[in-house]
This record gives sequence, C-alpha cells and structure tokens, in this order.
Amino acid sequence: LAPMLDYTTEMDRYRSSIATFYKTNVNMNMNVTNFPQSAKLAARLAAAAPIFPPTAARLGAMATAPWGCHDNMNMNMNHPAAMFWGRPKPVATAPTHHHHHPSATPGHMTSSHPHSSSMHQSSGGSGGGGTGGGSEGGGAEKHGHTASLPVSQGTAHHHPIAPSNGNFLPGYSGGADCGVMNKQGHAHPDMMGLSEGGNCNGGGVMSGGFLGGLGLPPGVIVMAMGSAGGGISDASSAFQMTSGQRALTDCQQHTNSSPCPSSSSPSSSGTVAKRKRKRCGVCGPCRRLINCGVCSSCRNRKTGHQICKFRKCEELKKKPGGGGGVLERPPSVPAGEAFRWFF
DNA sequence: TCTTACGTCGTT
DNA sequence: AACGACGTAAGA
Repeated sequence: LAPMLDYTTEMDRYRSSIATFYKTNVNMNMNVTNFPQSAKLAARLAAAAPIFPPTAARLGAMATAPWGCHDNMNMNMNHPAAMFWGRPKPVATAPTHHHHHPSATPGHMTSSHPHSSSMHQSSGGSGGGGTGGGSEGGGAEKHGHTASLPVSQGTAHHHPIAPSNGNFLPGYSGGADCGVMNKQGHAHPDMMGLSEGGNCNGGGVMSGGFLGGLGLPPGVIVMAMGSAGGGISDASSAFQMTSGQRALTDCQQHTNSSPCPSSSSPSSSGTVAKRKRKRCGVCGPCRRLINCGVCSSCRNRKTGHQICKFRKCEELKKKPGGGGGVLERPPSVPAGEAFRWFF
C-alpha cells in the first residue's frame, strides 16, 4: 500500500509540473500547428495513454514545442521537457507560486511547508537565500520558467539529465544552433530522437519493444525514474500505453532472421515472396519520432516516398541478406531498470 | 481510399 | 555511395 501512496504522490507532482509547463509555455506562442507531426503525436498519445489521459494532449504539445527554435531557444537550457527527464524533482511549485512567498521567512521555510525544499534549492544555487523573490529572478527565471524541475542538483545551470539523457543523438547534438531548423522553423533533426547511446539506455525498460514501434515516443513512456520499485510496479501500465501501437514491435526481434508470422512470413518456404522488411523499432532512428524536415527524404517526400533519413531504421539500411543475422540491437532491456519520463 | 515507407533501379 | 523517382506493400 505504501508504494501505491508514493505513486499517487508522484503522480500529483507530475500533474503539477505538467500544469506548470502548460501554463508557462503553451500559452506563450507554443503552437502545435507549428509542428505538424505533433498533432498526430498528441492524438496518438491521447489515444494510447490510459495512464494519464488528461496529460496526453499536453504531452503532444510538449513534444513539439520544446525544441522549436524560435521562442524557446532560451528555454532549451532549462527545458520544459526536461521535466520528464531524469529524476523528477518532487517540487511541483510553479515559479509564480514562489512569488506568493517573496520573503523566505523562517516560517515559510519550515520543513512541512510544501515549498520549502524548492526554496532551499533555488536559494542554494543563487546564494541569496534570504531574499527568495530576488534570487528567483536571477536564478530560476533566468534559466527558465520551470522551477519545478530538477533545479535541485544545486547547479541549475546544467541539468544533469538533459544533456546526458541521450535524447539527442551524439552525432547530431550540435548544440542549440538552429541551423537545422526545417522550413517551418522547428524540428531540430534530432529532436525527439532518442539516443541509444549514453547511460540512459534510451527508452529504459521499454526501449526495446513496444516503444520502438514508434507509435508512442519511446520515451513518452514512463516515469518513476529513480525509484526503481515504483517503476517496476507500473511496468504493466506502461505496456498498456504502448501495446496498442504498431504491431511492428511485436516482431522486432525477428526483423532479419525469422520474420514475424503476422507481418512478413511468406506463405510457404518455397515461394519466398519478397516482403517488405519492417523497422526494427529499437534503433536510434526508429525511436526518433519526427521527421527532420530538412533531409533529402523529407524534402523529397512527395516523390521520394522515403522515410526521413534520421528515422531510417539501421537494420533496413543494411542489405537484406548481409550481416549474418547478427542482431545488433541491444538485448532485451533489464527488467528492473527504472522508467523515465522523457521524449 | 489515403498515407507511409520499403525495395528497386537509373542517374549523378 | 548517394540521390531521386517510382511501384507498391502495408496499415490507418
């Protein structure tokens, strides 16, 4: 029962965080339509996320906005999306809320005060703990409006998680330059790309199968980072979230060698009808959610009929016969790994 | 019926 | 090898 209670608490925190983000970001020119695919993503999320239905649409919006190069450049360092990365700082306090307690009087700093922890953190980072309001301006606000984020680690400047969580493929993570924006002015090619490198292991537990299908952003999944126990207990739910997605993932382990009966098995071994191979669903490109909009495939979509280069499955890039069938994809992910919220 | 995207082939 | 175009399988 205790874990359940913890879970509920966690969920409340997340909801608050999301609400905060939504208020502070979605309201400020974040337009889903700027990111065509986001709408679809949002729809998918809404349809496929039984866990947090109310947040699905928001997630969809978030999936797009955070990486837009326009009005969010300043936020990138303190990315709203980082909310879903790494350990969730159990601080659901909106920055504006802090202003309700401009003076960090000892009374407010009591341990029982819901905001006490955040106050400690923000003040710790900027030094001026006494003048809560002032320090906020220089600290939290300067680095973004998501004070509810892991501002915790003392240094609010670099989220320990954001850069290292592997959401940006190493090869493409060219920093914050917007040179890779597409015509619409967004879509860093790597946005939404979930690196398989790094410690984060991409999708964590889920990275393997169902995520790969890409119906759901591999990462959209999950949560309970840090608290392995909770994550495990929710594994089934997370599965639910994505199980309804593409069946592709069902066969991911058989991409090359033994085709999935449902999708690509030739009727008989004799008449090996050439079937289209399917995406493995687990490689970096497969786990990428959106088209870059700038590669030749994206630009040439009308006639090229090719998937975005950044999303082209690594397995499919190989020659069908080659490779000896050695699975390059990571083995099934350790079941005990904590889930993560991320995109 | 429409969209997505794999497979193939010709060109650069 | 990369690219572009096309046919078409597969799924929505």
